[in-house]
Amino acid sequence: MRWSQTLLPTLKEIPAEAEAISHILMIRAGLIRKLTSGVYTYLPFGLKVLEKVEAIVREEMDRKGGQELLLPAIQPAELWEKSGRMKALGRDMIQFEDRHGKLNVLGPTHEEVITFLVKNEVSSYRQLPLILYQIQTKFRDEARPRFGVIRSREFIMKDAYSFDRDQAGLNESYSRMYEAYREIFRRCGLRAIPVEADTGVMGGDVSHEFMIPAVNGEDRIVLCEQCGYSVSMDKAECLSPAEPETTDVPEKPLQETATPNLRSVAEVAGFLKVSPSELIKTLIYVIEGKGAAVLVRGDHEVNETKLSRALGGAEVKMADAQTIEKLTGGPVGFSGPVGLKNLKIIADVSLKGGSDFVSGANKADTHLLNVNEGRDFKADLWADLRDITETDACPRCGKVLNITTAIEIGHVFKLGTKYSEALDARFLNEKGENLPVIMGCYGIGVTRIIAACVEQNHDNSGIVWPLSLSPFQVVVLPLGPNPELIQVSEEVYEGLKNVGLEVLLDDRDLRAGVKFKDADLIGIPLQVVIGEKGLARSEIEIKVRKSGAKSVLPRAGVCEGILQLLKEL
RNA sequence: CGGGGCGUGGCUCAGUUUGGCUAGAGCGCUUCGUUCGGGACGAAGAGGCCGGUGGUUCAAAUCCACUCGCCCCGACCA
Repeated sequence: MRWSQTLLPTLKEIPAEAEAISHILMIRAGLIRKLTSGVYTYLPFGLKVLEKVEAIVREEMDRKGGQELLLPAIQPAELWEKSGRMKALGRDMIQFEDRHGKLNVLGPTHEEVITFLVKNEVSSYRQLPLILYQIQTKFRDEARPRFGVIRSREFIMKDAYSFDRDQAGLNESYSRMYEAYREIFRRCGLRAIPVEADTGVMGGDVSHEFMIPAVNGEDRIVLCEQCGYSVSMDKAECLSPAEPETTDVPEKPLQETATPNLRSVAEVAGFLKVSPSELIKTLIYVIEGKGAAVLVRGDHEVNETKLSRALGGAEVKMADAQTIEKLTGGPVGFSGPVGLKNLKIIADVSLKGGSDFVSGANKADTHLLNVNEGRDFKADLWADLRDITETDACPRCGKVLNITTAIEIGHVFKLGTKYSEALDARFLNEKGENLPVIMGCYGIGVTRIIAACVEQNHDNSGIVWPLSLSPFQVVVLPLGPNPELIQVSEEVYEGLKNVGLEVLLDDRDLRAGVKFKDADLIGIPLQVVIGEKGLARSEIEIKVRKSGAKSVLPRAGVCEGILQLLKEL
């Protein structure tokens, strides 16, 4: 392809709208342009990369026995009513009424639609197992689109669904997809870490996320370098402290103390000269419409996913200031577990390890000293409710943990029968029993892979594509208007195309510096530099984008030399 | 949805505090010339009713009200 005839608008300056490095570079390198918040156009080069990713995904899915199909983006809302997810996902779905007044949604995901299909088309165990997948645009009206293509409202996803007769079959399908995912990400040049994950609104019991460590990640993952334990924050087990040896009745009496205008843990701990870990942080929640007090140590944070799970998946929401005052009798910042009426008390297990805590008194400007569970209040439920921290020990091997931010690029779930039961997708087994199909679902954020790849593969000059995703394998840079040089560049360009390479010729009438900067920015792995200096010696210079390493090839054997260099990349 | 910030040629920004002639710069773009190995130089151009609406005023990019859009932090998140 000739640069002069391509829509590849590179930018010198950092666009004001972008913050994340991948977002900045994708705009600067002419891959994407924003239409409106969270909605992007893919320019020709962006599309080329997208197609590379899709090709890899298709190959690996097909290799594992997946069959590609294409499901509709428009879906009747009633299907979502049946699965029970209309409420859970309602506000994230783009909804519209058609001319008949029927409510539809633009698909944010496709469990409902595929289950509907399978319900109608599959009725015998002989048709199972089945893995179906598609690559398609998804629509999610995100509360806050962010980081360009990393969190957008319209994006391309590969979603696969497995259908099995029994749990063993599901396990087999799941591990196949798991393996396919590892291979896909490896081929995309990504270091992806599989972590045990929460299943969220998808449902099911087992789930893994594939995470790319990145500064602009929105998720946090927990890694143990000793034993390899890797898990999402929402799923990381915090070890319970040892129960105190003695169960003596605490002796120090409960005591009120004035803490004027001191609300936060840091303020109170500082004022009373105690460590934050000696405080009980009391957060008032509304759980399924009822008030509850959630207790964690002052130096810990509540993890709402864990909280919800401890309550059997209940909807949990922090109470607002007014509600807190109504439920506890005290203002925000002075809540405590002592003397609460009609509030369920849910306590984090780490509180079992201490005694004589400080807590709010449910009264303005007042805290309590020497608070003890059992004597001063009674917890209705003990559970692991908090975020794990780097000071916690690995729950598997007891060694040091690492917490890092990451981008989620894939997620696999063992769904079980959640959707097949709700939508009545059943089959007859060999004994004539009528059973719900056992399902799994497997998603890859195809467009997100591109951003994650840039996030992981760039330097100060621009993008550094892995060969597998690069829009072109080679870029040819003629330096200057010398006719002989142009002639040679054309020959090299044609020669490289003839040996089957994807090559970009920078035939623009621009100075060398501009071409070098642009070539570095767009990140094609090999640069072929054709200048008068080298030509005088019948040599052509090659630069490897990633390492910056330069080498020369004899003019006569450039194509072979370049093929060789590409193999070594 | 809560908090903060920003909207001025295609891009990055100045000008707004303290209203005042014809609204600026750099980059990019067009034409001509000189140049040509890491974002060249000179000359001549094109391109903006300053996000929108309403108001205050002799006079509004600038002040006021409303509104739309975008970004960041948080909440939420498959």
